[in-house]
Amino acid sequence: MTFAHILLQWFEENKRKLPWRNETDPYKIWVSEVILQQTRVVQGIDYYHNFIAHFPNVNALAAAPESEVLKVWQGLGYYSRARNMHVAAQTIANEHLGIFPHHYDEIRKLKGIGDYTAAAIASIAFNLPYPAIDGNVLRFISRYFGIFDNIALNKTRKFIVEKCRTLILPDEAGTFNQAMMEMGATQCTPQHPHCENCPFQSSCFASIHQQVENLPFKQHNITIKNRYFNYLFFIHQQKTVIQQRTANDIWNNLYELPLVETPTAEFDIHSFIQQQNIVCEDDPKMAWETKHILTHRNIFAKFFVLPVTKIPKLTQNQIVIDLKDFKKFPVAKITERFMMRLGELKSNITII
DNA sequence: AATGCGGGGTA
DNA sequence: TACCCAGCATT
Repeated sequence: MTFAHILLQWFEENKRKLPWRNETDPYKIWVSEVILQQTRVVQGIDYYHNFIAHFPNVNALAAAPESEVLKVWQGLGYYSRARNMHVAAQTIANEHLGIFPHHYDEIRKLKGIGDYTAAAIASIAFNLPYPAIDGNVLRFISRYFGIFDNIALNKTRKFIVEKCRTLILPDEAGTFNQAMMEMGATQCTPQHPHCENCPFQSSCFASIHQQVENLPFKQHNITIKNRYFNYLFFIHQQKTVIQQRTANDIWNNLYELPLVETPTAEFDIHSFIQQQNIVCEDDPKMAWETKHILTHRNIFAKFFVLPVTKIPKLTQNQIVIDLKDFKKFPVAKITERFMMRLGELKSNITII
């Protein structure tokens, strides 16, 4: 039995049933792959169905306004994925006659498609023999061959790509790649892998040499930075003001309340409204204080309710909207949570 | 080669 | 808490 045959037999017996399995439409395979970038399968499934329902094909996606795409993506995170997919859809519509490109090099050129996603689409949709190396495969292969190099390095990743090129079953590249990822995702897991019933137990370096806990090797050096966001919820006759984020920063192109970012938690709302000549009918109140935890950021946010005599526009990019229209705009999770709380706040804060 | 980019599940 | 998820773009 070759490596590939052991793998495929295990896969046949153990594969999960997923919405995009047995899918042949490259568009849908593309959507599933992008959704699953740095995202767990269980987290992505609902978004996959929803996305396909809204944008059933590449031309529908290309024709949609960006805000609509972001709205469907709302809550999933890494929003550049949605923006890049939108751009790529327009590239396919305009330069490929709306037909998803059939060659690896053409697929790889599309915005938001890197080495992994290009190989995944090429192999799964078109059965082209490109090994798809994601985090699951890096872990599985580094353990199987006993590769102690830092898997964060491009050099190591390329080495593992070449290893997999020798293992891949060219005629069943799509199935092979999915099986490799499934092996890493469900059998060769990060913590407490199930070596006791693994078909590679007797041939795996890490299993034989008791090195499973030490592989893959990676150095963890992410620095978590604190940021302090003070959001202003102006309210006057069921109207408020929002703005679109356009800086090269977190939540790019999503909407939010007017924001005052401060270097520390220190923020005096009273002196701020005085400086800005904002006239309130009643004292501004802090309605919600929360800590929003991300992989590389801790965002300490405060939301202030400002019952004003007139809705102010502090900057050009801000727009005045009816409260009931707030939910039409794509927003980050933290703003979504604040909107959810508005209903609860209404019973406590008389001015809303 | 290193950093920024979300949000959530798991131990 | 720390880790990490069917990664990619930018610098």
